[in-house]
Amino acid sequence: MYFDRLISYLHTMEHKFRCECPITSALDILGDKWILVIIKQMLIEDKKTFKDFTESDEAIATNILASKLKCLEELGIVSKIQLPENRKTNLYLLTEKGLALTPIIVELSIWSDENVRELNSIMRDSPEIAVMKSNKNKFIAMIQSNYKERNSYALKTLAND
Amino acid sequence: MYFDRLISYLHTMEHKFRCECPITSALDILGDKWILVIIKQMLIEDKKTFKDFTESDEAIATNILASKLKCLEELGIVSKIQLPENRKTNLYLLTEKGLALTPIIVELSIWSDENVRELNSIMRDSPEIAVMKSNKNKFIAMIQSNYKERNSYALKTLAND
DNA sequence: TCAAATTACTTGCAAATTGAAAGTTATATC
DNA sequence: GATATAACTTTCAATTTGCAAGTAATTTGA
Repeated sequence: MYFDRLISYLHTMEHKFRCECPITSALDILGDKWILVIIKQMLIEDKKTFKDFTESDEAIATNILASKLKCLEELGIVSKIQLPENRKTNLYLLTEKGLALTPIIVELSIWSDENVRELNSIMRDSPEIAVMKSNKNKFIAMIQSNYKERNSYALKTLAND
Repeated sequence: MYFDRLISYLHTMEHKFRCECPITSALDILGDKWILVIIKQMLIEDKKTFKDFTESDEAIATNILASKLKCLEELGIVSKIQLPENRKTNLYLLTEKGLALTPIIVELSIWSDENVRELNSIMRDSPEIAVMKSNKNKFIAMIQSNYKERNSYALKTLAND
């Protein structure tokens, strides 16, 4: 039947969920090696262009990066935009849905500092972990407002569509 | 050289970390389709035997389950024990390191409730999400103490080794 | 007490995913 | 106009995932 093809074309790609569980459904999206690393790079390492991501410590392959960014865009976690003054460079920015992942990133940091450090001899020290623990909510709000501030120009462009 | 073999035998299996970043290192352990699902099943669905896990909604394959449980044990996130009264059944219990993942599970629930529900039409309602949001710390403590209470007998056995 | 059932796996193989390297296209810079 | 840069795509090999079937060690029930 043509219907199936048509529908799958309109949706571009439907996400597959394993079951009714909210936690498992979150992991159907976030549960892989790269998705949250990319979110972290945007949120706290100020990466926003395709090139930025390829130059990171984690050294993601370009084909994987392209497929993950496409997936994040389709899910509404990231928006892809172009500034009028540069038609070569694309910007990938976190949406509100993406920014709402900050608490998860913060909890991963804390757990890692306390439980993974002993397993990874090269892990770097993060002095901000103490601040993070002393007032989580404030720290989360700070990360999010910093993100919005440093991308305010591009985010404005995004709003005018 | 024999040395390489000997060393890898003593460690059973070293975990590979991509870089110095604490968040990426956490994801080197937790960033896959199954690990956090298994933790969730132990923490809030009271699963503890190999059979319990195979009967869950997520329907994990037995070979994958065996390999993930082995990995979790090697990382010190889960302990495998046997009660003296049943030599057939093994119990898999969360260690303190595993219980410390509770905040991550809670944040995944909240993000999912607010951002994934719209994408997964079959996702179940979780009335406890409201309670969770109103007092996260209390909710986390409750999940952890419930876990310890209902497994207190087996955890005692574990302590006597 | 011994055959059937149960638990905890392991094995073999096919399918899907990941990743390294090289190639392509469109823009920007010199 | 030539070179460089950004953002991909393609190809193919390697790794991982997953289904299905098989095995070994208890435990249960007649």
